[in-house]
Amino acid sequence: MWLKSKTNHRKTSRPKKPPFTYTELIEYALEDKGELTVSGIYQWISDRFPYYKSNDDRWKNSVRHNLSINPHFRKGVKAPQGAGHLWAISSGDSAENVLAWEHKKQRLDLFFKMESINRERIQQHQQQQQLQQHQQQHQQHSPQQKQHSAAQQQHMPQASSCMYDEAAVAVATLTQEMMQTNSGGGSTETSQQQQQQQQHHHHHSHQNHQNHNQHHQRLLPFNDLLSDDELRKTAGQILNGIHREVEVQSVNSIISTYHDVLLDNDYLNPIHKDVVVTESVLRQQHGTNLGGGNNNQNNQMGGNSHMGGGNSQYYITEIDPMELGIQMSHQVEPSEEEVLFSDEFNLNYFGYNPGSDIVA
DNA sequence: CCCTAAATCAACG
DNA sequence: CGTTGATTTAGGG
Repeated sequence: MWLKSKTNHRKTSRPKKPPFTYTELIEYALEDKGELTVSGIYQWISDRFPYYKSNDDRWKNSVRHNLSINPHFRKGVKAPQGAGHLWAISSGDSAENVLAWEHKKQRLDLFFKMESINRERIQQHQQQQQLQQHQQQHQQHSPQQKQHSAAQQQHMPQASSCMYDEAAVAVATLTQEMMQTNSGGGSTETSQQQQQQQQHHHHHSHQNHQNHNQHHQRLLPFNDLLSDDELRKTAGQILNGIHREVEVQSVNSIISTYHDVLLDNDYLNPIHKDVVVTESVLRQQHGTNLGGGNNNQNNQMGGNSHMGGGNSQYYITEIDPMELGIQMSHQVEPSEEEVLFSDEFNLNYFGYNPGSDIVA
């Protein structure tokens, strides 16, 4: 089994451009510091976003341009020392924009949160690499037998254990509805905002899914999937090659705070599991119908997915492939710079079709 | 395809 | 540094 990264990354890939507009970056800076000179803004930005560390100064021009253009920023008094004026957020718009700001702030927080998670993942990954290399040196391993320790990797802790029981991990996979704790009204608000983002960024129809969040009652996805035992069995079959024509998609789960969402490649726009499943036709109703919102009774992913060749079964997993001990195709150690904004680890990883070289 | 927002380029004080 | 205009680019409808 192998996984192919969706994006080929070039060796020379520089830090990725952060998903924020100049307006947002400036906003963050000013909101954080209150007042800043232009060069102060440069500093603030380049301090936390490696992308803007380059010698290329074009972006500075854009920042200045933005300050002038956007009425949201106001020019204050002349700066104490030398250059230019102090800039601040225009105070006239704290009225309704508070919500907008909250939302933006969340985005920023989430961004850095994900960034740190990626760091951890990469560390893990590298550890595993070393481990495996070490092991391979000292023992010949018969491909037939895999150890089936009943490791319960249920809620995937932080960065600690690296499990090689593929089946177990794959099992841990789907279906684990993440905890269903309902944390107050704040959470609801969050969900709504996220859904708005979805609409913005996703190309499909969402009307069907809109109300999923409303029912907090156990309507979390995957309730109706296989039992644990069945899953274990099935996953084992998949991984042992008994099941063919299966695609496994990994969807990184977001941390506990955001228990009700999944992340796909766009972690700033979390997607509800239901949406992921339904929209990618992972589970298709036998009877074509998918309206009515919450009637997913069929577990067995009978869906004939449109992707890849013909009708392949489709599983969705929250487990990062790396944690399965699965090698990625490129095998390149990302540089430290690359760590930050590489999309390498936020993406969907597509396995695998024994015979054919289907690409994602 | 057109439309908009954002990014980029560029000139000037 | 700060303004301004022109041009290009990215995405969505």
